[in-house]
Amino acid sequence: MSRTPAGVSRQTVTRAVNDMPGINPGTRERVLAAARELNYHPSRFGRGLVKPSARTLGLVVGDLTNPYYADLAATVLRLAAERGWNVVMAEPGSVADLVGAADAVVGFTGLALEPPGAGAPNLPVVEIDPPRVHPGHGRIEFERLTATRDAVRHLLERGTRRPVVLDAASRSSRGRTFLEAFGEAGVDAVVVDRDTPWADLAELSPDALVAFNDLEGFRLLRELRAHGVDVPGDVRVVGVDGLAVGDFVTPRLSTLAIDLAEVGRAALDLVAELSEGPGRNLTRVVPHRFVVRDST
Amino acid sequence: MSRTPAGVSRQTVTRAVNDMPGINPGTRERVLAAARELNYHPSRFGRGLVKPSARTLGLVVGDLTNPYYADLAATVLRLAAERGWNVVMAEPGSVADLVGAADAVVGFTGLALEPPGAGAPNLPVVEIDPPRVHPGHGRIEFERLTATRDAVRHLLERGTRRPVVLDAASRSSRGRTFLEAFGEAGVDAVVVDRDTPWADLAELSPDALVAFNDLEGFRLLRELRAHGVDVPGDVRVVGVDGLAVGDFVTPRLSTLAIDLAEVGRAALDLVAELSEGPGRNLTRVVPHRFVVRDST
DNA sequence: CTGAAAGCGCTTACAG
DNA sequence: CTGAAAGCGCTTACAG
Repeated sequence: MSRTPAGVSRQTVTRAVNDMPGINPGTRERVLAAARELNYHPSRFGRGLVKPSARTLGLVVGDLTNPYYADLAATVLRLAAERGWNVVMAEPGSVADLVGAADAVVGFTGLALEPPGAGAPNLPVVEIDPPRVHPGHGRIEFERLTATRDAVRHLLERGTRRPVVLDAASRSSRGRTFLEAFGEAGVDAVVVDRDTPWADLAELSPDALVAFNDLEGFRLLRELRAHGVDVPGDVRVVGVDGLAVGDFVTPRLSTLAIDLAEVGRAALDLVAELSEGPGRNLTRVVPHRFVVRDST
Repeated sequence: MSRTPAGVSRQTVTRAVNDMPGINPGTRERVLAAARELNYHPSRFGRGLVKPSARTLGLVVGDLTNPYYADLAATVLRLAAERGWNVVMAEPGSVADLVGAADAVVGFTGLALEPPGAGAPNLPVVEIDPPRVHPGHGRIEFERLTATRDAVRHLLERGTRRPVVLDAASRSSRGRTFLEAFGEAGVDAVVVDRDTPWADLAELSPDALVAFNDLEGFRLLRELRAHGVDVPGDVRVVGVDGLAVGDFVTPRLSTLAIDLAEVGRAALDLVAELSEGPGRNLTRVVPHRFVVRDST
């Protein structure tokens, strides 16, 4: 008996809306018209409950305005599509909202994940370059030391004696690694805040600047040009991230690059593994490499 | 009677997994342990069916490697988060997969949307700069002519006489608009393929190049520099899109810019309106503006 | 603190 | 061609 507003049964509505065979064309039209009229849209949840549907991957990255995150997202999107996954995106601040919408989570969840949700059996989570270990989560770790040593050696060979490392106030792993590598080489690097303007940097009379990332490196390049400082003649500049756009600026920015396609691939592999059940080897290591361009 | 593997009822599992009160701590632990053991994760669909949950916006953009799409995505992500929406992303090719995962769709759905799904009462759809009109869909239209005229006037004032427009093989709206504007000014522009290398362009001895977009503009800038051609002295170059990075290249790229934040806002407004029911005014117009930098 | 019942909105057989 | 029944996996009252 139970009738829909169109005066037909639920099954018939299903047939009309899903364009299935075995329905009178007239009936279909009538149902569709009523649906349009009532602004009816079938519920994803009702449908998902009874039809097999694509799994959804939650992707957590910072501001997409930064090509570093955008490039990673592009890779993950592509890999996910290949494997038949949908991708929901969120910034680290909104991870919570995302949990209800995804079957697994990947990305720079960073500090956003504490506390680990009362230990509830949450989704599979793969963290990229995370500040601490969360048991049960997959991890993509960055191996920075080797490439950083390459960069430091390169800088010293070019005559660097007074390097300045620009770092986040909270001291990032990348900053610490540079200090370590300079230290090994017997050079004391000065650390200053990541967004220190050249006007203030100049007082340290540095002959090399390690930017917090490539974007900050571009900023420095621009400021140095504005002040008539020659790069790399007077000051060498190295960035971190390996953005493709670094090839378009002048001078082209030397940088500690990471292969984001490899990061994405490793992350999705771990997701797959975690989806099977608690895995054994939950961490993958991806190395940086030092790319020499024109700014050093 | 119906028992779960943990030996308790479904309700008790719900209480444990959702960290709800009114459950014996021992029971909770036992349930969580079993859940972990069995790699159990609650179904999004079952839950979504009975709990109010965030709506999900489908966002369709091209390769995020292109900052144009990345910047739009960044804006949409932010606006969506403010309004409590989740965002699933897909490239135009994968729109179909996305439809089952979203409550509304926004973006460059372009040609991917034909045929319009057998007229089924699909989700609300808002198309950005779409090649044709789909009845019932919202549209964000770009108004290019005014800014294009500004650009053309500017180029002519700087002495341009032999402009070349680089366009997609399928002739884009942007390309046609430039031809129209040059035509109005009594100048015949030559059209060539968007990725024509400078080696071939040189044979036309152009004194201005209209790149297909900013990224292609960067490419041209680089090629011109490699060939020792002075920009803007010998050849002027204008891009399309208004990417922020255009400010970092040398020379800084003049461009036909669009305010992507405004595009995003208009799109989400239309989604909201369509979600209420069939709206009246389904189109919003966003103008380009010509940004003069150093390459012209 | 724990469980039996009802229902969320769909689709998939199965009758007619 | 159309509809009545069953069930997908959850949560929300309601009993005990």
